[in-house]
Formats: sequence, C-alpha cells, structure tokens
Amino acid sequence: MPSKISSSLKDGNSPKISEATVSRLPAYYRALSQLADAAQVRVSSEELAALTGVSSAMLRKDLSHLGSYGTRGVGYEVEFLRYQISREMGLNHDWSVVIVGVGNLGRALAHYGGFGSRGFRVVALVDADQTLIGTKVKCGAEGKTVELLVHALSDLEDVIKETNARLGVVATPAESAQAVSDRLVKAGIRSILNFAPVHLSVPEGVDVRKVDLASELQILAFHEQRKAV
Amino acid sequence: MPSKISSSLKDGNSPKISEATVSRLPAYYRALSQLADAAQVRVSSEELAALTGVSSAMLRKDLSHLGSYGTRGVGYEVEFLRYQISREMGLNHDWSVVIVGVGNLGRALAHYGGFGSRGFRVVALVDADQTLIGTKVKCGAEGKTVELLVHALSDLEDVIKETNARLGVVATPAESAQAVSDRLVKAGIRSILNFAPVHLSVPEGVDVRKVDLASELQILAFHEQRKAV
DNA sequence: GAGGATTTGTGCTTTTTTGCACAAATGTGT
DNA sequence: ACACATTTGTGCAAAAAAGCACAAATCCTC
Repeated sequence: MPSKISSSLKDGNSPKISEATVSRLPAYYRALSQLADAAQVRVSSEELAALTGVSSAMLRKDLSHLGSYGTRGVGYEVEFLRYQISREMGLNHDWSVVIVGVGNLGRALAHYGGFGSRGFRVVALVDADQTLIGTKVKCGAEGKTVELLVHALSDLEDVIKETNARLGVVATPAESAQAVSDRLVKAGIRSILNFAPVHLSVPEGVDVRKVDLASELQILAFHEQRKAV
Repeated sequence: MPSKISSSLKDGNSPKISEATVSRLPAYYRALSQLADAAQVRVSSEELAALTGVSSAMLRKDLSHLGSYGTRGVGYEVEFLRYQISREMGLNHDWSVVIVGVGNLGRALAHYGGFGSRGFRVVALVDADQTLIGTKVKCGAEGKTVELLVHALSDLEDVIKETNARLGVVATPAESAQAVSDRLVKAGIRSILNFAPVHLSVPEGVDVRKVDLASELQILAFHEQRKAV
C-alpha cells in the first residue's frame, strides 16, 4: 500500500515540473482513466508507457516529479495515481471555456464530448456573424447536451464576466484572431487555445497554445517526401 | 540579389534538418505567404521572427539548414524564400488526404479551407455509420467546394488505392481508432494525423502526429492553476 | 525469515534544442 | 575607393530533454 499520507506534504513552492513533462501528463491521465474504466487496479510503468507511447524510464521520471506515488516491485495504483495527476493539473474542479467563432470548427469543438468528460465545460459561444447571433447550438456529447445561445462579439467582455470563463478558444478566421485575442486578454482571460493559423502576440503572463491543422499535415508531408526516395 | 543559381546544388543525401526546425517551417511558410499577399518583397529575420513568435537567431539558424537563401545586410526575398520552403517540405505538388470518421470533427476538417490552400486535397471520406454512407458532404472552403461521397469503412482499401491517398486522417471515436489505423497502414498509408484521444501504435516507418484538443486545454489549465497562486 | 524476483526512483551520460555574440558579406554615402 | 551601417550565417556555450543502468524497496515463496 503506498503511503497515501504524504500526498499534501509538498512544499508550497512549485517543484518546477518541466514543460515536456507537463505536455505528457494528459496522456497519462487519459490512459489511467481508461484502465480505471476497465476496473484495473494496478499498472506498471512498462504497461502505462506502452499505452501512451513513451519509454518506461521517461514515464517513471515524469511521475517522480509529481511525487513518489508508486511502489517498488509492484507498480502504481491506477485510481490513486489518476487522482494525483488530476489534482496536480487542476482537473478536480471544472474549468469554464468560452469559444469565440462558431463556424464549422467552433461548432465541432462545442459538440466534442472529450471536453466535458475531462473537467472542461463550454459555458459560452461568441461570434461576429449577425446571422448566427441569437441562434442556439448544441453543446456536449450525447448524454448531457446543453443548448447554448450564440452571443454577439460586442458582448464578449460581459459574457466572460457573467460566466466566469477562465479559458478562451479562438476558432475565428485568421484575420480576426489577433483582435479577438486582444479582447480576451483585456477581459481577463490568461489562457488561450488558438486554432486560427496565425501567431497571437499576447502580453507576458498570458499563455497561448496553438493547434494548426494544416501545419500538422505539412510536417507529415515533409517526412513522407523524404521516405519516397 | 541572392544567388538563385545554387538552389539545387545540394548533396543528394538529406542534410538532417532537426525535428524542432521542421515543426517551425510551416509557420514560416504561412507568414511568408501572408507577406507575399501583401506584396512585400523583402523581409528581415527580425520581422519574420516577430510574425511567427520565435527569436530572430533561431529563425536564421532554422533557415540556414535549408541553405543560404538570405543576403547579408539586406534580408530575405519573400517570394524566393517561400518557394524554397515549399519545395523542401514537398508542398509544390498536391497531397491527397483520406479522412476516416465523418462526425462533427471529420466534417469540420473536410470543410476547412486551410487545407486546400496549402497543398492538401481531401479526396475521400470514409465512415462506418450506415446512415452516413452514401451521403454527400461538402469539402473545401467557399470558392471551390466539392461534394464528396461518404464511402463505407469496408471499402477503405479500395478507396485508398483508387484515390492514391498518401495521408490519412483519423477522426473516429477512440474505440475504433487503432483498428482504423491498422487498416490504413495495411493499405499503404505511412503518414497519419490522429485526432482520436488514444495513442496509435504503428510499425516502424509510419509517422503519426496526434492532435488532442482536451490535452491542450489540460496543459493550459495546469499553467492557469499555477498562476492563480 | 531468508533469498530471489520484480519494479520503482534516480544519478549520470548523451543528445537535442536554444541562446549569444560576432565575423563575414552586402549595400550606402561621400 | 573607402569608411560605415545593416543583417545574415555560424561557432560556441548553456539549458533542456531523453536515455541508460542500477541501487533501493517491496513482494512472494519456501
């Protein structure tokens, strides 16, 4: 039995988890959730590593940064480790998300079930298109769908204040992305997920993560071309 | 004037462009396209770096791996550099893409204009859902939309052979992603873009890039939580 | 309760990536 | 023609990330 007592015995200061590690934690969390659903109690670093596509040594080092949550000779307790990761990542409470841009992609994101099941709740939809404003859009996957009203872009600040959104998703065309980002920041948003194919410049203290679909394909194409030799 | 003569004077062997560099080339390419549209002729490393969110030193080093395409004291010629990057990445010819999974996300991807304008063409849609098979889905952004028939998953191999698709996009639920991936590989696809929230295990020589929307939000949430202190 | 099998946690090494600083090359003006 | 301002390309140093190997800790069996 792992010493579940020492869980909150960590110093107040952040123990500097490296960015590379942080970027892999979600994958570990997902795999652990999967195992938990399958009622598996314990898992070895080898097994969890295989499920997430990393080496077992790297997995162990990543986890060791969170604390010593495994048992030598045995492995990790699935449910316990999952909880520790979720706590470390702040997934034990819900995060409110505002999506700006309700085009094809924005609607797909709203529908996407993966958010709700992992601590994120889309609480507001915003768009500049007059023909969309006022319409309702289904949010969340089957099971617990909610209809959300599309608000006007001009009401962005109010919407954020009322819904207490902490995370902003930019799913607008490239032309308007920077302006939208600026307003999100001004309204207090400090974490932005950007789907528009432009670099957003934001003041210090604001985090932006970019997801660029075309870029991903281009990177694949680069390697594909090299193979063809 | 840069010496445009030496463009193909490179050794046949690949000059080992680092993965980090490759992952940034698409951003450079996009920014250069933007500048070209604005009819800008020359650009400095400083300016291009600002547009893409990297340091000017890193940009110069990245570009130096492709060749010496700039002119000291002057900068880079926008159109010329753009062409060199596109050539290096294999964007001078079109890449055919097959999308498996025509749910909300798959449809959004099919609609997405960013693909077509950057050397990618969605040539086939495949799904397992009987109610979708045989229906038509609009592909591409306004301007040149094409209607594509949704094919049965059982016909995957034939569809790939007929359309000569080189890139596969997995936009299925997590449960079926691995099986779909296996069949894509067996059908000759060696580059896969995976949107399903699972790790795909593939044989050596096959590239997989993963885009996980929930993971991105989780990483943001991690940092957001740290700020709140 | 001792010995062997297993599996974590981690110090050390190697590789990759980033950052700095400046020489080399080009254009400009007098 | 020559000094000067600009901007690239790159050698070298620093930092970050990944990989290796093994000691430490635990469990199981006899």
